Amino acid sequence: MAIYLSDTPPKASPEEEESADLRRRRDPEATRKAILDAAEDLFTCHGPAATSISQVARRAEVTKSLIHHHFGSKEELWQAVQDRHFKEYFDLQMQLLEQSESTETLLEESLVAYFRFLQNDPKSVRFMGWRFVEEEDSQCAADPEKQLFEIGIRKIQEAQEEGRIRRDLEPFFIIKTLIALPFSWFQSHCLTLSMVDSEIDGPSLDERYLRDMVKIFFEGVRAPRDETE
Amino acid sequence: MAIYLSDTPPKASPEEEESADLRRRRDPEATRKAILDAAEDLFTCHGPAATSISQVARRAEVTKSLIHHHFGSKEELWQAVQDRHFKEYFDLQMQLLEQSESTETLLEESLVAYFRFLQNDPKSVRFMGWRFVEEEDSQCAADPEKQLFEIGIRKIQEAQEEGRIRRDLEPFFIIKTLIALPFSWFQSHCLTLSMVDSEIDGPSLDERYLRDMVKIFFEGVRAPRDETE
DNA sequence: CTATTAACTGACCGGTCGGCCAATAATAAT
DNA sequence: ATTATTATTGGCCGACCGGTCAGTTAATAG
Repeated sequence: MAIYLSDTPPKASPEEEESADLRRRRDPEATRKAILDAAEDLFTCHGPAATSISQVARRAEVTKSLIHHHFGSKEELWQAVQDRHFKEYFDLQMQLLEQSESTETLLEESLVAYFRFLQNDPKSVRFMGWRFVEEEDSQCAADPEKQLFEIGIRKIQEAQEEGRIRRDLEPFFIIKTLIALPFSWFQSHCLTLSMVDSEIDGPSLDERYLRDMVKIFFEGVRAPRDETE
Repeated sequence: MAIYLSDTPPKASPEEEESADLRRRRDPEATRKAILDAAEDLFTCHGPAATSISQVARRAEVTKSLIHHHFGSKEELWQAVQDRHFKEYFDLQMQLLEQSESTETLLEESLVAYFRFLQNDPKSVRFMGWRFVEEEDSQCAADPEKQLFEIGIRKIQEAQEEGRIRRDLEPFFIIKTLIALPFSWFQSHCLTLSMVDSEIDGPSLDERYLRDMVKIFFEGVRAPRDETE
């Protein structure tokens, strides 16, 4: 509805102490954000095909036309939602990767860090899930994604030259497996929970998987002590 | 359209030599199959939400009403498609798992076999993909799926008791990682291809990943030779 | 041959979809 | 103060959605 000053006094109800400033009479920035937030929730939950812009409009408390005004088509809105999400995602990952020291335990720390990240941000798992089921010919990696991989590859190469990581593994594949192990776990998390007898609580299950996953990955990737070469 | 014998002669065009027998004037079995085939294609490609039963009807060359007659609602059709697919999937996996001898190299063979299976059946990857993005509260594992896991767990326990596999790993998690490594690869296959410089051809990329993946997984899971316990 | 059942068709329903448009109101520019 | 701009609204459009229904036709049981 959003009747601005027709019937209601300007700062009528005192319960909206903060919205008085934040939700100014017209605030296109805040409007765009409200739309993106609502769209992100609905898109990640039900998928782009099953989400109508009418639903987004209702959730964001704006008009359907306003969404078209700000974002054009539904396709563009979905793209905008993805862009914002992946920007945050890549920025964070880049930051985590760059601030990590190239210590002996770089890989383990990265593996655990990625696990923790997905654990605390299930939305990212769902986002990637929708990306994977996109039309196959429209799937292409973004530039930040490639940069992320390149940095990771470089770090692994250094570690390989210093003899901390087996040299007979291609860095790209090491990263792929490093990502796959935590991601697959959380992608099938609901299925997993419905499969294991619920004699044990959830969080401890995560921890036990993390422990074994690290063992499998790390001892497989680490250069053997008695390396002949 | 499917005008049976109104205008066209019974076995009019001689080019349909096989459909003369298979597509009898009325063949509910064949009709159901045609609908399921068309639906499976469209559902796996575009997802259940973006697929209309009108499209399915067009592709299967039947009437929309006929689909409702045979399957009820769209939801039930999607369920029928999933049931058929997962039945084939689980039957095959069960067969592969049971016929595998409990040799020294059981795990490696299973890992490679699953990789090859997904490589030759991309549809299964997409099917699981849609399953993962389902509404979270409707995700629950089927009985055959649980059975598959139980058999795998038993085999791994035997191998652990015989000392061929590390005892400090939970069998369930070993299976989870065994599945995750090939699956994640093919799930992000398009993204991967768009990321690597196309200096190298596709198939060899798969082979190189397989090689490194086996190394990482196997040498991490295998019991160390100098096991103290 | 007849009656019953079931496969199958075409027309139609209310509802929702994405998107467009003219009108209006708040803001920014002059 | 006047103008230009743009954020915002409600109404409207044709298309398509999933689903129903009455009727027709083929297979089948008696």
